[in-house]
Amino acid sequence: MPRSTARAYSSYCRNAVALLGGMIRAARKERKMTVQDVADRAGISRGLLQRIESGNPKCEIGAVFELAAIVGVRLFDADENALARHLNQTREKLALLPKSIRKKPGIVRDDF
Amino acid sequence: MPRSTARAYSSYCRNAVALLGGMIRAARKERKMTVQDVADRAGISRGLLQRIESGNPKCEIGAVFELAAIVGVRLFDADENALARHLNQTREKLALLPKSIRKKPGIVRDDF
DNA sequence: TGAAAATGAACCATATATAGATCATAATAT
DNA sequence: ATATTATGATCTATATATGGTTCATTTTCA
Repeated sequence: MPRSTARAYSSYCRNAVALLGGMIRAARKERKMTVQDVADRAGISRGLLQRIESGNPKCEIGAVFELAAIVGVRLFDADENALARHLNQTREKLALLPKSIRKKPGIVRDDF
Repeated sequence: MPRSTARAYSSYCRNAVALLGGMIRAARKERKMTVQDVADRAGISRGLLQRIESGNPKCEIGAVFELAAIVGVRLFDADENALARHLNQTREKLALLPKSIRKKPGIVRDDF
């Protein structure tokens, strides 16, 4: 079945993607690394790297984060260890939260 | 031509993706939102949302960041305005950096 | 306790992101 | 200035992520 339509992105989302891409590009240049070099290291194509750096939202988050790691851009302002710790905290937090959310039956809100 | 192989991800990358997914799931539950509700709002399928929340790196970064925005997870610890400001700073920084990076001819480093 | 609902997995078809190539242009360094 | 190289676009074929479904399980609430 044909998929509905192209995705829409909020400005917050677009800005965040563009910011991350820009930070990657800046970090790569500061480290004097070539587009091709970095792409090779990340195991992705030069074209994909360019789309990512230019802020294209239609890219694998895995590829983007991998690039960030390679050029030294810290996600969540956290290094490897802090990241792992934070991840565990989030897991603990999740263990306490309800397994499933039950909608209030009152709110029918059958948006027509 | 057949593409080389499946992508490999560093642990830093996998942790970061998992952390973001977990934060989204936690935030969604804290706001008592259903998987289906959030997926609808983001304009994505329930399945994709689940993959994102469970830390699958093979998802559009645009979809992930959109979800983060919807459930209120702050990327870069920044709200809309701070994000835009930071984005401009990065653009200015990039304007100063060299347009292209020239590799040192000395370093052949033909990793064999 | 039972019934309804949410979740999570698995599946398939298809829209689409990606790799790989080529080309034109711009930028660097000699 | 000139030669070399990096960059950025564009194009095509293909691998693959996604939407939509179904099913089993778990969870919540009356």
